[in-house]
Amino acid sequence: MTESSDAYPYRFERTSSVGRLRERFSELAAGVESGAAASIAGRLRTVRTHGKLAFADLEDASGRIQLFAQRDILGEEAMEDFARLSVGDVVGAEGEVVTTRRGELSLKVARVTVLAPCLRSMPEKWHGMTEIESRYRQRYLDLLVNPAAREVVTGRAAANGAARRMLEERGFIEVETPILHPLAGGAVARPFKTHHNALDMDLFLRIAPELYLKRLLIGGLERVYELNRSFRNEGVSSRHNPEYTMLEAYEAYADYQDTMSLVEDLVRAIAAAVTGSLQPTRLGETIDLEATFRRITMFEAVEEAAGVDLRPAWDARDDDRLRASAGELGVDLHPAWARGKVMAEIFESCAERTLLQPTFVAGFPVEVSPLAKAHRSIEGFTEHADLVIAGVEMCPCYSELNDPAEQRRRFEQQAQARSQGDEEASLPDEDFLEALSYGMPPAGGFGLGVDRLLSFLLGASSIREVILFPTLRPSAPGGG
RNA sequence: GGGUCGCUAGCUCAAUCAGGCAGAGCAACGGACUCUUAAUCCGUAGGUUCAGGGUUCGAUUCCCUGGCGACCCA
Repeated sequence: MTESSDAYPYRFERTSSVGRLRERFSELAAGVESGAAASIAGRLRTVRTHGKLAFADLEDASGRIQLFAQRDILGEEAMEDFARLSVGDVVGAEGEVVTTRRGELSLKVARVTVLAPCLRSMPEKWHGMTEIESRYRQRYLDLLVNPAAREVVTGRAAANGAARRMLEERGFIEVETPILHPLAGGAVARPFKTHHNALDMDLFLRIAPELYLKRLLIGGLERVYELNRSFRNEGVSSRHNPEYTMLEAYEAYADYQDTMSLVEDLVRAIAAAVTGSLQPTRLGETIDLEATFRRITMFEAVEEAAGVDLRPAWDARDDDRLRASAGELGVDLHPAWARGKVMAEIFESCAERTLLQPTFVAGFPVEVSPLAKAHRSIEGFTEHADLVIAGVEMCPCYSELNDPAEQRRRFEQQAQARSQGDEEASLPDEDFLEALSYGMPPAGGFGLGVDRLLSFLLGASSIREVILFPTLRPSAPGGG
């Protein structure tokens, strides 16, 4: 056996976790030797040598407990070994559960084994690690020293669990669809491009799983969802990360009204699971997730926020007036944009951020929703509503477009927008059109931005706070 | 893409305004200590002040360029 294998043992037999010890011995009076043997393992967070005594705090996933070493018991050599332990070392400790004279529950150690030494200094013990950049680059240290970082992990797990439970209860089944797409569709966004060598073909990282999930509806699966990672090759901001988690679900024989109701229930279930509160305070206002979510139109939202009624200009098809209004509101427009795109842009830049209470904003123009069904009664609009909470777009809900001829026209419209310089516009997907032509049941669908919802629920200032390893540039040239 | 701010020891921060020996606490290392728990006490060591250039007798400090990040705006 080499020395290095001694320094890094293969396993350690634990008889208990710290949490279980604390539970079991919570009633132990001060200065008691319980007679109970235990063996625990974890990371040393502090070491206090005290001559012929020494103390250390060992932390595992369930909590922290003091180790207590006495030279009389350990002998001189083992005592020296104990005193040489470093803060940060991962150790296994065997001994007797006792309380100190001060009443601190401790493990009086008979033997301590270093399982993995900590070769560097741990972050400072009470200021912790505050620099945001370091926290993202060395998330493992952030997790060790900042309890809030761990809440993000448990919060996300709780959110995923709650979402899965509710959807399973309602008959949805979880599926997995390709991440490598020959054509990036299902959303309006720029994709990442990659290349398959053996097939010698370009592929794109998905911008949304939508078109594959719809193929499953065609295939007879009536309720499907995918808790998916999608990728968008766009700028980063407090609301955008290049890879992000979306929960996309489709329900056959339903429309977007049904979907909105489902999303409402889902948001409540997730909030309850993550923080337990349905009335968090954000941006100085109590956000009420319990009350029925408001449902308004884009026109109403803009009128409320900016005091401008765009309906007359819209109804008169007076694009000059619409654009003039945009100009007055300080909205920058691309000259090639269609009137629907102009309209959506005005909403996004003027009204969206003012909607703090949960609100479904309906009335998306047909030009910006190429995958949603035309509105059943209002021309030029689609059955597409966005859930906005705390001023952030959380979840689009659609009545899904299932008419292949109409879908082809929408793709053509997109192609035209693209040729006029809109790089985000989607490309026609012939394979998807063929699938649609076999008949897709009417369906409602949604795509919940899980990271954004978590940011909101946890009160995070940035989406990067809830993504464990957010995308960052390498810290040094040639590094990373 | 634009604006503002930040980057100093492993970590948390001073020193920068108004140029004059780069410092403290914690961590590390050596020592003392039989009930500590932010242990305490004595001592030691620790620096490419993000990088490069400029101004200056002298630059962490002023100027320029670049890197990385944060916030706001688009």
